[in-house]
Amino acid sequence: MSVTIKDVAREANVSVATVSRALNGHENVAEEVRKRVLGVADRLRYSPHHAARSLSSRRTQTIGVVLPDLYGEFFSELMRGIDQVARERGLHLLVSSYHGNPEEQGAALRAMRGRVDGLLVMSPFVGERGFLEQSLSAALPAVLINSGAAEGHRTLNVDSYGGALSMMQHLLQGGHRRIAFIAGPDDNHDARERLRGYRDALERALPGTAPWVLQGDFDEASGHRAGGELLRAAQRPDAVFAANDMMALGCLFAFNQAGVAVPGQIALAGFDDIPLARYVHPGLTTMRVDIADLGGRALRALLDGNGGDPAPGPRLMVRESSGASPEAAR
Amino acid sequence: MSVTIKDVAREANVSVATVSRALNGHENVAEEVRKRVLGVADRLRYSPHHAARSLSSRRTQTIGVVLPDLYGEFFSELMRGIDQVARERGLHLLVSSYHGNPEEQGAALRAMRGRVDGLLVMSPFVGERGFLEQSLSAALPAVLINSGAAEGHRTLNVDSYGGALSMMQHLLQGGHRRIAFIAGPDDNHDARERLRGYRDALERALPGTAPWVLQGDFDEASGHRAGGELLRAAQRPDAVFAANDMMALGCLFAFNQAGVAVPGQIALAGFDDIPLARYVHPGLTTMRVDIADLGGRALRALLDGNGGDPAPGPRLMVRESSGASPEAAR
DNA sequence: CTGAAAGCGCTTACAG
DNA sequence: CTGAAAGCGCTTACAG
Repeated sequence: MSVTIKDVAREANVSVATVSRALNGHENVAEEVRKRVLGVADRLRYSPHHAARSLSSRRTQTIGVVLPDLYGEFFSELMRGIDQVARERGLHLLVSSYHGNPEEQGAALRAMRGRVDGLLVMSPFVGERGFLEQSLSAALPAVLINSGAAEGHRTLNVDSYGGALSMMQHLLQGGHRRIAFIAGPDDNHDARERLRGYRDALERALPGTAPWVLQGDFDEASGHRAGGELLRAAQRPDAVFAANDMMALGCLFAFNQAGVAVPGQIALAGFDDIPLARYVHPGLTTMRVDIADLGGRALRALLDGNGGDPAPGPRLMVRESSGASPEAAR
Repeated sequence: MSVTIKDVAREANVSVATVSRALNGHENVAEEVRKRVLGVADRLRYSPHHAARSLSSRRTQTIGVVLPDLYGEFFSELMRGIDQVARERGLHLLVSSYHGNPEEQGAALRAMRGRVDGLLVMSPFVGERGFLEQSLSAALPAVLINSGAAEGHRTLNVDSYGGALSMMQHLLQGGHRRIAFIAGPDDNHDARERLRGYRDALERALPGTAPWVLQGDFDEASGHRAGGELLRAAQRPDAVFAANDMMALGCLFAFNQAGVAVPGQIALAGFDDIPLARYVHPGLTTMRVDIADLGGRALRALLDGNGGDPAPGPRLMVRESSGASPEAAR
């Protein structure tokens, strides 16, 4: 059917061993022979059969990427960073998503056996750790991304807690006191860390103040709902801190629709710094997380066998939406 | 190192052939033996070595996905649709992006040999067709997505031309006459089709009217720039039709920043119906393209060997941004 | 229903 | 520098 190493060997009048050496750039091949082999391979449009190669070489040149989902702003950016490093190193990416289902995650992880040289796994669902550890073979190097701590595995996390503290500090410095928080899914590692940052910062700055937390699930629609809810409150907040930008945008649109001025009447802040954050009106103040960089670092950590440089912390991006509150402006 | 079929065979006191049959669900295995084998495999946490399996069975259970990029709203949605069908069929996805580089595309396509059972390729760059056709082996079934026509290969395209006609009809019916168009990259298949739709509709409805086209590149920043440019025009347009939503949003933000009312002073429309389109204020009128569905259809077409149901045409989503112009309101 | 054996297309010591 | 041969871990006719 398709052309194999044997065909090349026959045409070039050498053994398959020599063809293999020539193609793989080994030193021990006469220059003239190498050229001939490469010429024939090219003419025959030969391309090595991957499964055969990886079966005998024990290497796949492929990295497995197991994520909760393959789409959405976050995963998409993560893939971009991973993809870039993979290309630099000539690696392929075998992707798999498990949609938050622990069993599927286990299956996905196990199915990677013999298909990849290493694994990049993101498992932000707090409840899934048992399955995770169990399905991660010690034989396959793995790096966990944004999945909290994990014994025996390298990890790389966004500092969501520290980021939330920074944002709260910014809002408090702006004079805001009644700060509501739109939380992410409560089984999500980052969502929890951001909520913890909000609570701790509040407790530290204004001891005794009751946290004001609305439940969201990281998408615009839930931010939109939370925004509406806040507008109906007996006493409105000075500021709203959403656990991610998508919810902040949903909230912003709810405020816009209601004719509530941001930041004039209510200040608003998000987390992530998605591209749209700077284009909405007013520009959204947020914590910049370099997600693509996180993905790239994770892959490099996997390949280079080190722990990976710790990911740099999120950076505060001050835009108009958090502008000084009326009180602070006095 | 890791456990192989031999280990299972030894433990279960059968031959590797029997283990193979039991594991693959073949009929010709005694029930009692099957159970024993499955039990042992489970206990040993055996998982078949993929490369070995696909080398001998000639099947990889993997579909190659070659896209211009792996990130961004469009690809992300496409992956979602592909991923969903892949999961239903128990298939893995080997992804590769080529960043608009024809040579890289060729390399990516060739590197898929022996790794996948079929290929899903998106190649919207008009100039790359030669490379594409050349790197597509006849041995490997392939479906081209949004890549225009291709001899000898199945294709699935969004009807961008028809969609642009529909949107223009909507704007014209709203009474708009001076309609500017923000075009996408000129080497992009969809961008060209949408531009062609704009021109044809204009010529048909208002023969002799000069098209008003601004160059964009499908991202918010270029839409933002185009919006600014339109505001500086001696005579502003009645309506702006952007070749995709991201540019329409960039344009909307430019208008918002300048205090120009949409649709009061200028109507605005986009194309794609990305999730944000309904959340911005005013809601963005656009053509809905079900991208995830497109991806799913493409994979089904590949697997089921048929041409695939033709993708349903884009649907007009009327929201506030295209509201009747002052003239039409009279 | 089961096993021995060939074979998938490569890579890699081992000799020379 | 080169080749013959073993081996990677499976699947699948072929016998029985």
